[in-house]
Formats: sequence, structure tokens, C-alpha cells
Amino acid sequence: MGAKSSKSRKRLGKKEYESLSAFRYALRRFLRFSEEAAEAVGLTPQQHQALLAIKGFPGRESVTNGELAERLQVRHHSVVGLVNRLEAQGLIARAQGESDRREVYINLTARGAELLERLTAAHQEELRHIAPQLGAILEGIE
Amino acid sequence: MGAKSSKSRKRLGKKEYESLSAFRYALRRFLRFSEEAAEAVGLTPQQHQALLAIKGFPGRESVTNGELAERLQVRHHSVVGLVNRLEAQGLIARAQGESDRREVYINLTARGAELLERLTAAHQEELRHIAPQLGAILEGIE
DNA sequence: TGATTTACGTCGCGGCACGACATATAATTG
DNA sequence: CAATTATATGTCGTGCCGCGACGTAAATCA
Repeated sequence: MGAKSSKSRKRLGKKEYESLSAFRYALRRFLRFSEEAAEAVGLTPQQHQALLAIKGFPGRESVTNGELAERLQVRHHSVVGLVNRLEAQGLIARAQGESDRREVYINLTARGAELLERLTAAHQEELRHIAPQLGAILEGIE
Repeated sequence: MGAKSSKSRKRLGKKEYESLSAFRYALRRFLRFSEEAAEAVGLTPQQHQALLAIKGFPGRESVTNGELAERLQVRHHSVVGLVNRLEAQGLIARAQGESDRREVYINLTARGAELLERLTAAHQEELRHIAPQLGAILEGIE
């Protein structure tokens, strides 16, 4: 039948590209908001994400290096540098694992928690604002 | 009243941090998928986003440098380097603006369009897969 | 026409993610 | 229990990309 290409994949029309592009645009704008909020309190975007991943880890508020890497979706040794910079700023503290002394558990300091709280409040508000829009775009893709 | 801090902001409990962190985690996993899909066809993630932003621009399939910068949420001169690399790979073509000769219009070549089509199909499928999960997390934040 | 604005481009820097490799501790196994 | 293997963190050097500062050309305005 009307198969134009070798693989029998669905034809993609202008509308499909526009929907996907609109989704990425909305996403980039949210991430941009987030980047600027982080910088406004003296953090890089990645440092902010690390603090959130620690405090927001399911069931705990302390994570190992490897766990943090998984939550941030980066390699473990990328986390090392990130944690070094956060430690230098006094926003997190390292503690060697008790049962397994290879592990390093990372905790927020009071100062780290305070910065994160401010950022989190701002992000909640922004997300409440854009969530309906994001949802609408996603439905256009389905 | 029970105001502990100077600013009368809402108290944030463990649950709020976990919700926001879960959202960012889901987002990072999607972006990671996207990064790997792009690399699998020989593109950097940013190059893929540029192609999508061009082909998915509302009502047109050709954009100026400045428009592209806005859609990607980066500075205009960050786009210049990106477009240079895409042009070198034969994925896009530049054309000087007709009415305003300062403008540069960027179009996809056939090869650029072909790569983008493959990536777009894969992304649609992935998004259909994770959209419900993303929606559920977002409702937990509202 | 001179001054200002707009659009694109160049240059060098810094942050961060990565691959390759190193070190320390734990677990396994013969 | 010594030797091996697996796991967790850390070091080093590289490359991509976004940015600020600045430059150039074309359009617009006074």
C-alpha cells in the first residue's frame, strides 16, 4: 500500500514535529527558570539538583555517591567533583559508611537545607503554574 | 501563629522534597534517553534539539538564528556554533534573508530531515510510554 | 546623513560530563 | 586464609557547549 519508505513506520506530519517541539520548548523554559533560580542563590544548576536528590531521596535524607549518580543520571565520578564543590561551600558533609567503609554518605548541612528550601518553594509554585500547560502538550502527543 | 521563620512561607515536609525530586528524576531519565538516541545517530543532544526546533517551528520549517536561540533558550551566539557544526555535517543549510539581509534562515537538508524523522518516531514512542507516569508525579506536586 | 537599533558572528573562558585509570575495602573461593 | 574478583569512591586530562565581551553589517529613525 502507500508505503513510501522501506521501513513501515508511521508518517510524521508537520503537526507531530510541532507537538514534540512545543514539549521540548516548554521543558527548556522550565529548566531555564530552574537554572536562573539556582544561580540567584549562588548555586550552579547541577549543585541544586544534587541537593534536591539528597533531601528528596525516597525514605532517607542521606545518599551514597553511587545513589546520587543514578538519581542525577551521570557517572559516579562526575558526582565526585560536584560533591567536592558543594563540600567546599559548606552545603553538604561527607560521612564514611559504617558497615561498609567504602561507601560515602552525603548529608545536607543546615545551610544547604536552607538554600534548598527556598529553591524548592519557588519550584513548586512554578510547577503548579506550568503543569496544566505541560499536561495539555503531552496529550497532544499521545 | 506557628511561624518559625521570618518569611511566612509554607512548611516543606519530606514528602514535598520527594515529589519534586521524583519529578526531576523522571525528567532526567527522559533526557538521558534522548541524549543516547541522538548519539546513536551521530548527533549531539543539542544538535538534535536544533533540528527539531527548526522542523517543529510553529507555522514554518525555516527559522532565523534569533528564533532558534529563543526556542532553545540559549544566547544567539551559542546557536552560531551549533549551526556551524550542523552545516559542516550537511544537515542544515543557511540562506540569507530576502527582505532583511541581516537575517539568516536555517533549513533542514534531506539528510537532516531523515535523521530527525527517525529520532522523532523514537521519542514519540518513549513519551507515550512515560507520559502517564510524568502526569501522575505532577499531580502529586499540585 | 549621523546615531541608534537589530541581527549575526568571533574569541577566549569556565563548568561539567566523560573515558581511562587508581586506590581501598568487601566478598568469594579454592 | 591467601588470592582473586567485585564494588565504591576518587584522580586526571580532554572536549563540548554556553556565556560575556566585543565586532560588523544592515536597517531604522531623528
